[in-house]
Amino acid sequence: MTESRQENSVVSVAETDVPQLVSVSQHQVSVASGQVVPTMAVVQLPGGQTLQVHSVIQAAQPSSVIQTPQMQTIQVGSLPESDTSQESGDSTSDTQKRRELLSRRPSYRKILSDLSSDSPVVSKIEEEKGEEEGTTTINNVPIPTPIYQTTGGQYIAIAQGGGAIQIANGAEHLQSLGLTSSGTGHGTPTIVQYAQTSDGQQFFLPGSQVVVQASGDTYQIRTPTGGLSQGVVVASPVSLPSPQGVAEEATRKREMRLLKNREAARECRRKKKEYVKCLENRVAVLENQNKTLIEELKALKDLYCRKAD
DNA sequence: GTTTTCTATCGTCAGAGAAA
DNA sequence: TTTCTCTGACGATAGAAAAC
Repeated sequence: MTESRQENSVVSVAETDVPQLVSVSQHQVSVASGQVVPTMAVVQLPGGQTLQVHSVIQAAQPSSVIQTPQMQTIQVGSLPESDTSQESGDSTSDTQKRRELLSRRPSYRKILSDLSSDSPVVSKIEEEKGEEEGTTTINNVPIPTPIYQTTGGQYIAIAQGGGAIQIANGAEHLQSLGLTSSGTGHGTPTIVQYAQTSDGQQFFLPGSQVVVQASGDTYQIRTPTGGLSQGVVVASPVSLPSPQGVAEEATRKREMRLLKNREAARECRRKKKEYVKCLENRVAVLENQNKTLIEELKALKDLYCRKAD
């Protein structure tokens, strides 16, 4: 019998002629008067299998009342949603599915989207996230200082206000130079041009027309002369390698991660609450149906017994 | 009124799984 | 493979309820 291709097969009472009808053997039905017993009925399936019915959790037609006095029927059906009933077929695919379900944690987001087709929940979440991240980005991320690297391994940082140039060798910050030339630093340069000279290095800052010349330990800032255009190369901006910068970056990343995780945890808890509420509602509904069906079954049993006498 | 217990909520971490 | 997301677990904290 192909009772169910899903794991969540249920047994329900039906009065209509449906393909999968099996009979309840009368003498095996055990319903104590006035109380629910663990095993309501044992159902003989056409394939020779028996099915213990502990509870009826969904009726094919909840409002239907069986009125035929002769033989009652039980329909083996399946729910569209996941359930924990074990009355499933024993195919290998089912076993695999069950194993998957056991090994994987449930995603409340997925479960809820399955339970309710109300997609606005997720979209609302994403909207909220987007809003929050947007504000966070605006508030927390600083405008980066342009950093340039020379072929000599030195780094040059141009301060945003245009007030200073910082020169560093490798990871160590060496010197901060104030710019005395007029109008320097406005309009952040994205490309630095420099020319290598015999006594040091000269760097052209295109926007400000300033040259930094390194000669030994001394640096000078002056306006460029025409003859230095030979051997001009282009250096691309690089990230700040100083330990301070690395630490700051790490801290910033950690804060971002914590913020995101905080939000995720909040969202997860909200989803979990919603999920539990949803389950509680289902329990209430199914308990009602169960009660009704138990009463129906009891009435039918009485009817059947009376007929047999 | 004070102390203790209970409950709910939050932030963080760790780990699994998904996505890039 | 790396990065991101989700969720269980844990501890901290605050407020309510119960016990004294």
